[in-house]
Amino acid sequence: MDVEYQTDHAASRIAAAIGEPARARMLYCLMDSHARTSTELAVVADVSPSTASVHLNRLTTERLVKVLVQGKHRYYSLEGPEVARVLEGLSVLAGGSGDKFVPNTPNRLRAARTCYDHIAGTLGVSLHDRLKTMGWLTANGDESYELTPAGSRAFEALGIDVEETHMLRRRFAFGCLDWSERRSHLGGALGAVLLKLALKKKWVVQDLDSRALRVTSFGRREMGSRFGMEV
Amino acid sequence: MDVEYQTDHAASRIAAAIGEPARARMLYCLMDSHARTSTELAVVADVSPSTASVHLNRLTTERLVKVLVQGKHRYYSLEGPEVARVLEGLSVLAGGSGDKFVPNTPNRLRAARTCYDHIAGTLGVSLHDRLKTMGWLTANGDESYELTPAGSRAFEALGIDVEETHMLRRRFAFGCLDWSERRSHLGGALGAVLLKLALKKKWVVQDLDSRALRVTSFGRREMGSRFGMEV
DNA sequence: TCCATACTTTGATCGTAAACGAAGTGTGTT
DNA sequence: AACACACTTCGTTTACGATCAAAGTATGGA
Repeated sequence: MDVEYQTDHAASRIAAAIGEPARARMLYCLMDSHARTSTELAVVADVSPSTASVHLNRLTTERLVKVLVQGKHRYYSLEGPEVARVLEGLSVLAGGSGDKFVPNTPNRLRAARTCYDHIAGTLGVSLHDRLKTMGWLTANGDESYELTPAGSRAFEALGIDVEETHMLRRRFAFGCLDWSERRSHLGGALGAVLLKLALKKKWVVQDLDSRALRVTSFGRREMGSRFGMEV
Repeated sequence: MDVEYQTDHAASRIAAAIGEPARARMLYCLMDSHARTSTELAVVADVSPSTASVHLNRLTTERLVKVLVQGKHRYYSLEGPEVARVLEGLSVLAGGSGDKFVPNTPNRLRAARTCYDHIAGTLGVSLHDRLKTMGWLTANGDESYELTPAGSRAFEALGIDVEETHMLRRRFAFGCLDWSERRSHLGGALGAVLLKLALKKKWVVQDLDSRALRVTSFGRREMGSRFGMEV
């Protein structure tokens, strides 16, 4: 009854669940936080619907994805941000130790992409850094972030309900490690609401069925002036 | 030649390497940063030497462990801190979503243990928090930490060569998420040197062949007065 | 009511990889 | 030299899990 063993075992089960190509394709596809049906994921994973069903069942019991039943559709999405973080971490390991060149990482994905439901890539990292140097965002213990009074005012001015964002049953804000940049971008509820805003204001547009984000020329100007940065 | 696919695939290979019980036992055993020989790991993983050899070969080619050949011994250890972070991340996921009770997590491991080469558990989290509230440690962008001038003086006074620690080819300090506490403890070169100090000064002693740390009564007094906390 | 759609379950097949013992390689010791 | 020890490579067995087609269940619409 060694408990260390239990931990190992449970973790290894999780890893094994991720470590099957078809399931991995599903999981990484869901990193854009878009919920997808079983059949859609079957196409993504390149397996038959029945096989996809088995895989999704396993991912659900391992608590890597959750399912929302709506009529005859089943919408699958990642269980939570922790799952996305582990997937990102694995990408970091897979990305080679830096010396191994991965030159053909598409600039589109490097530049701006979604990580789970927030903005990653160089854009995400720049935003993150600007928010901190402008004193809008501050780190407190345990790597969580808080908005400063100035930051709260600024976000409210952008049309974000900070109070409401705090209410969400989810970590408010934290630094999420970026696999391409190896730096942090803004994660958590605040990161999610910021991406939503950027999409609504058409600062960025989302490629269909891809994690890539495209910064519009309007967005370039707007974000440049609002956050004082070159995009 | 979809590149997104490459990432998925590589990450899934890594996960699969972790997702085999025997290999997971080896990896989690190496989390205490103690290098071990092939035969020792065979015992830990509960497989024959030949099987262990194959597993270790795979872990090496996947760059999860590295090997140091010394005479007729081969010393295996984790490839780096990033690997340890992924393993901790998987533990977080395996730890159940909080609502699922896991009452039999041993207090020994909760209280104080090593995470790779730094202090984790409640002790690690307390230390981390104290260092920050005392203003010795400060967070700058990308979730990295820096020592304040006061912090540098304090660490020097403890007999730590801060300059030298900075020189190490490794991230200086950062918040490492703790699976049992779900809060951060101090990771990186500074975390490693702090653990080394605590061991040298006999503030804590290390159980042989386990990640558990025991706080000595001397250590309780010393750390209490030096960092102003209850241990 | 009946059919179409969305998805799951069942059952059978197949391939991979995990396991071990035995034999092989290399390194220290006498 | 000869032997002991640490570890790997080889060859074989075995077991598990990934796969699909076909049949089954549930929901929505005609």
